[in-house]
Amino acid sequence: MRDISKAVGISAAALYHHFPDKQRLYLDSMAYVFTDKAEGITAALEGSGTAFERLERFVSRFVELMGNDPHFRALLQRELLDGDEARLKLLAEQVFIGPFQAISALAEELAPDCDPHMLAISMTGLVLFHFEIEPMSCFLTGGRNEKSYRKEITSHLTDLLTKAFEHR
Amino acid sequence: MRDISKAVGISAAALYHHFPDKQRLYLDSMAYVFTDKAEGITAALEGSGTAFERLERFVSRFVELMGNDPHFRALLQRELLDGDEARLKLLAEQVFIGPFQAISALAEELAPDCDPHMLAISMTGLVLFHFEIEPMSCFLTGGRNEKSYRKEITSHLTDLLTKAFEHR
DNA sequence: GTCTATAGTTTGATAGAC
DNA sequence: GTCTATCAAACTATAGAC
Repeated sequence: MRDISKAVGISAAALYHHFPDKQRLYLDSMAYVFTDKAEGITAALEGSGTAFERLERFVSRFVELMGNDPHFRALLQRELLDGDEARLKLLAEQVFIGPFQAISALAEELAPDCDPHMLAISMTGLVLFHFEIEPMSCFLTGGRNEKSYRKEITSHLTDLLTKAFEHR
Repeated sequence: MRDISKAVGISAAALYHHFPDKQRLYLDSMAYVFTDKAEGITAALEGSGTAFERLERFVSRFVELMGNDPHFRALLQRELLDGDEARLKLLAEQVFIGPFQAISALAEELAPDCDPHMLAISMTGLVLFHFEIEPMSCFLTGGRNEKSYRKEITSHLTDLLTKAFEHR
């Protein structure tokens, strides 16, 4: 609370005029930060083009979102790890239900013989984990750390998923 | 520290006779918990059988490990999120470098045209994320929560990855 | 090796003046 | 609405007796 008060330029006590307690401030801030965050993802999925084109657009835009907004990504990771039911519910309904339904719909198009929810989770995890593991990856891959990392992730995942679906 | 002291049945002060500070206790505990944790994974990858059989065995055993040891999984998630360089290095060298090399080797066998490190991260993330998202999944998929969830994950991922590799 | 007691911080939250 | 001052609790860590 003291850190926040410094960041916004008022005293810690004054924060309690605007929010009843820390929990409420945290929840309201989350809701604010996450608002419209996933809009671009849903748009990428629901636009025109073949299923494979939409898949490629989804991967590309999702990688971009995660790469451009490390706070969003870290906050998501923290909620998945520590979030209580209220916070997870908020996050799901405020941010993820829209894109998740859209991904599931695409998944069903690409692989009708597959559980679409399960496949949607797989597709999401594929993108997210490449960012989650980034701080450790230098100790695993031997220290290489290219400039064009995001584009490599995008093309790798697009290739992998395309290959997984093209013979169905 | 007080919680730990209660759990092991000595006073908080006595802990400082065995460990110089909290950081060291945490680091040593991590090293202890993670020791041999990934042994089964490496064994599954390096055993006999075709590449596809080893892939299936890897997925199955990794899903089992994550499902049977929620503490291991949560600790891994926390380190990826909050771990400083020392802790991430320990985790990488103590736990992950072995299995990661083995997964990379299998990846190269399955898809020689692919960056094996990148593919190894994808394969790992596919398994892990299904567990990471579990506390939120009831708000996304509509509340279903089957008993045989682990087997479904395993067969789904095996199918997905097999399809991705079988036409190369 | 373990204890009690406590130092020195930091935390979330409140009281009351302006 | 914002401030200063402060409380009560919890924290990591240490001192010193046994």
